[in-house]
Amino acid sequence: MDIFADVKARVLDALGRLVDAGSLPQGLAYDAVTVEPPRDAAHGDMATNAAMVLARPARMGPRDIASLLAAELSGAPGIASAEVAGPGFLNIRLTPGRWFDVVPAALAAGTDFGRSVMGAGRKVNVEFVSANPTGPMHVGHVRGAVFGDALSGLLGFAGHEVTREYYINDGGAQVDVLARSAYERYREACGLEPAIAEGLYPGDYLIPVGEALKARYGESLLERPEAEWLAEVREFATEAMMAMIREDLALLGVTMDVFFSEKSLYGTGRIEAALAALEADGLIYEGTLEPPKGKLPEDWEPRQQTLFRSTAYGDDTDRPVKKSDGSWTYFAPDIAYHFDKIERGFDELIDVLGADHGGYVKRMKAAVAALSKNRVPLDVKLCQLVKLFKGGEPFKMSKRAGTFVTLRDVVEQVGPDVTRFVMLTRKNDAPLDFDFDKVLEQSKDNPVFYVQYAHARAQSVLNRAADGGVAVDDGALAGADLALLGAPGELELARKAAEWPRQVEIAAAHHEPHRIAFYLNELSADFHSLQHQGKLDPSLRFIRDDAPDLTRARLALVRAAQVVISSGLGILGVTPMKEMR
RNA sequence: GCACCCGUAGCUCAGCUGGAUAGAGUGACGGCCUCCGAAGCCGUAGGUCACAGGUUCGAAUCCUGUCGGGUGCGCCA
Repeated sequence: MDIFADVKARVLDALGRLVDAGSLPQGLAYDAVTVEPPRDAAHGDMATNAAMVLARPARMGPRDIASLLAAELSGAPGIASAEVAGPGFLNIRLTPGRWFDVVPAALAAGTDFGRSVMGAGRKVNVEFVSANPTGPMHVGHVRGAVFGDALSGLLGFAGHEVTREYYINDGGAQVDVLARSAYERYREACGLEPAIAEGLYPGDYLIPVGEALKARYGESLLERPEAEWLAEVREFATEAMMAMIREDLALLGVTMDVFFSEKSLYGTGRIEAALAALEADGLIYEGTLEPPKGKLPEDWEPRQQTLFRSTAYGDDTDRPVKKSDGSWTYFAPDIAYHFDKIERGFDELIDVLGADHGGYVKRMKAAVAALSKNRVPLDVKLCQLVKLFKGGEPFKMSKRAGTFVTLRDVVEQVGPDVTRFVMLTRKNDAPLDFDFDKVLEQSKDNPVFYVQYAHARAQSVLNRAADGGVAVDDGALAGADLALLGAPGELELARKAAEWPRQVEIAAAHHEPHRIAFYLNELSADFHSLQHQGKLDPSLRFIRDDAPDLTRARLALVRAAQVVISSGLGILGVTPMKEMR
């Protein structure tokens, strides 16, 4: 139940009747009509801009349309009054108690409250993390992992069919480096001195891989040339790395639906097929790129290459798909990978990448547009850097100094819930400060704590009531007489809770899970405020021993707020706490 | 040189596909606990929304330009 959607439907109905009656012209588009909470509560419960956005196409004065609409709307159920204001706003007041309808709705739906059908079952693929399988996940990967997972949860909640997907970069040169690095550890396990040359991965995490190689192959690989062991060791090490990455993701509470191997695209004709699809549209050609203007690379020399005409779809320059030695560039398998996603029938693709991949966005969008004939939109979400702090001081990472921070370090220190919530307290394209001390602080300026505390406090109230003999299960509270509610703070809390379904849709439409976190913070503030009013004025307490019906009504509101918090935290993948002690 | 992101209160940041008097936290100042969790609440102060034009009934939001910060820019993924 979404009160805003409900009122908007009545507004649209009324507009339809005005058209039927000939008061408004036929054929008006209502797309831009919105029903929103006004910034200033004095303006009523809701406001619609209908008259203003229709004025021009209808060739009428906005205030004239607003008057017509007001008259048409004033009889509608649930609407107490509709007044023309300002340049042509229609301020709508709801019948008393309408906001409290959110309470039974939330109690009945539980944590499903706010679920939307806006996605209409559209299939969305969210690709995120996709860290190279060459080592454990580090802190830089955490934000993308949390963002992608929360966005997936959000879209699922909003009615999409979501696939969480990880692209394994196991086809490039870096997995050869991994194999050589693991081989040295294998030699070490065989009692030889490892030669970890410059450019190899020196991390300790490969030591167990070396030992596992020895357990599997004995010393049989020692005397053989690289060409004979490389492929096998590469596969072995890559699998070991992916097992480690899966564990890291599990620590964060992230579970992928699909792991897609880049390697599976090579030698199987799939890259060729994707490029053939582009070629059929005349988008592949042999040519020479212009050097970038202004800053000429030192070693620039003109070079004939196979190019993708991405400029046909908005890119700044065409992009090479083959290196000069004839092998594929990294872009080629990526084209094939996205082609595969399109062929799997997704209606929408989302790539979550680090901000340093910004230069890559246009060409990938061009490729997806071309390959899908503009059917499938690709949204690329770039996650900015996370700056680490400890006690207010910048925390420098250095592999040599041993202060290299892994995902595991973070999660083990502050826990998955805190990690996740904090990562979502900023818009994805804004940098984020992460202070190991601050995020564990139990105070108001720590949003994780603040929201969790509201949930726990609500539980505390319910527990106390139950101890006093009040039935506080959702079924019992659903029967409460909500007409008894109406104190200002109660109204405010109900109003905020009633916004939940709308917030879900806005956040999902924008692909911005941080909006959920911000909303939960606001809802929590309203709850804390209301609870405090009981301290100033005992008659406003939730539990009133002298008024059982009123108590039940207030507890129902408390529970409804708690349900919304729980629902929102669920989307973000954060566990709601029942007590903070 | 070009592209993308960003520029909002002292600081860190929200701001609804353009809406009414631009919000929150923090810091500063001042209040509130014999009382459902003070790990909280309330109030005061604090803004040329980087700057200049444009679009329109209306712009922090859209367009153009300028300045400032970040990220990238053909055989690394």
